[in-house]
Amino acid sequence: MTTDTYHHGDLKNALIQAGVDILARDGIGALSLRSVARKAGVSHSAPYAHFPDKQALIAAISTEGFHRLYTQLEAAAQPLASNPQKQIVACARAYLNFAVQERDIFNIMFSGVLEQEKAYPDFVEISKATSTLLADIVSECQKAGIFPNGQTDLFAVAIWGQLHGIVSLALEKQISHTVLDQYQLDDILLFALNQFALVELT
Amino acid sequence: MTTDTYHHGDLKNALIQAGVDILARDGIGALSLRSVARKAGVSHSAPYAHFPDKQALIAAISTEGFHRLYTQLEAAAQPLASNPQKQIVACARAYLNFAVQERDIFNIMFSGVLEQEKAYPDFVEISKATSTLLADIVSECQKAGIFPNGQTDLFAVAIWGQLHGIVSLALEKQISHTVLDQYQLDDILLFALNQFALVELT
DNA sequence: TGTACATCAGTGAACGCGCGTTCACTGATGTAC
DNA sequence: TGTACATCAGTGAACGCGCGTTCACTGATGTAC
Repeated sequence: MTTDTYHHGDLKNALIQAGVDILARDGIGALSLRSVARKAGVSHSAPYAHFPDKQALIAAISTEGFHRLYTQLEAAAQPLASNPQKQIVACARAYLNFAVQERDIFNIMFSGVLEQEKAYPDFVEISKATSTLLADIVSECQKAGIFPNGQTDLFAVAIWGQLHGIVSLALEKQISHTVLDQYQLDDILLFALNQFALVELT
Repeated sequence: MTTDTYHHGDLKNALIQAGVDILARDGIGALSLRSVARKAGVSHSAPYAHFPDKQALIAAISTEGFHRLYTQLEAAAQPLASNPQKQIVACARAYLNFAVQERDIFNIMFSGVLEQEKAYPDFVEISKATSTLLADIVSECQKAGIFPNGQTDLFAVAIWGQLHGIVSLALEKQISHTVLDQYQLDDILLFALNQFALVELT
């Protein structure tokens, strides 16, 4: 991945990767253009050849985060293509896992750190694709009679919101110990999704 | 509120208030011990008489945020004490309003800016009280036959999660325009809560 | 009522730091002939 | 195949900035006698 040459070859991606690593290891507070350059082993001004400013780097890292989330959701759903009931459960778990394991990427994606999101088409595209992926599965669930029919858009937003809300509250340690002592996060998630479902999800 | 005296009188609260104002006007990025002192009209080292470090100030501002949220939820619920069905709707709207109107306080309360929350008993207390307030109303709704009975804790977390998730996605502009062109946030919220309800909420 | 003094809540200079960004530069690469 | 040169992707010094925090200090307050 690193070469000995003066020209790096793929510095742009290396910087994004470095940003992801910094988030994972040291958290959002440690993310700066300089720290990312340091981690990638280049001078602190090298990133400017690839990103006009810090927001652009954050946009690229968020975009990468959405790509990962998308990939993991897809990987969870694809083997179960004929069974939307299992897909929705698998995706919910994948979403939860991603948030727990890539906490700070998840935060950067969903906590308003990126200020002018519309200015970054790649970000908009993949974040839309992610919500579409979830919406499509919700729609399949409706067709299969797992969820009630009608108002698909509203249903998709409600279910994504449910998923996102429980995950967010969990990351923020807002779920009380009296609940967490009795149930796994996974149980809570399933319980919540089951409120929408006409049949029992497992 | 401000006095001409050397001794301020109530600088601690004035600093918290200043922090709230800065969040409202200039956002999270502008919040620093120095900016807060500036806004309160004292020297930049004055805050250290009241807060040991920056995290303590953030804790105090978050705590104040929770007090406001709590107060607004209570104000929404109290006039409807005999009608939990209306209470839950009123609280959901109050929660949404608070988030929209005090965006950056809401973010600071729920976006992991405060690092060692357990170290701040006041914060823990009011954030618990807030979730308890919601949980109690959910429980009343169950007793009144608005929501199905049983597993009250899970129900409360699921409903809070639903509420929080939709609000968070909305703040992060993650709800697609195709949905937002057709529905108000309020509609989406009601639709989502109605998935839990045995009777129609309005 | 007056005075001495401890205590408290401020001030402002100073520290070191990491940051984002700019700029003149230079080494490597690749293409035209 | 060899050479000249444009282009590209880096370097490193420098800038100004705001920040958190410390410290010796000082002005105001209140209490004991």
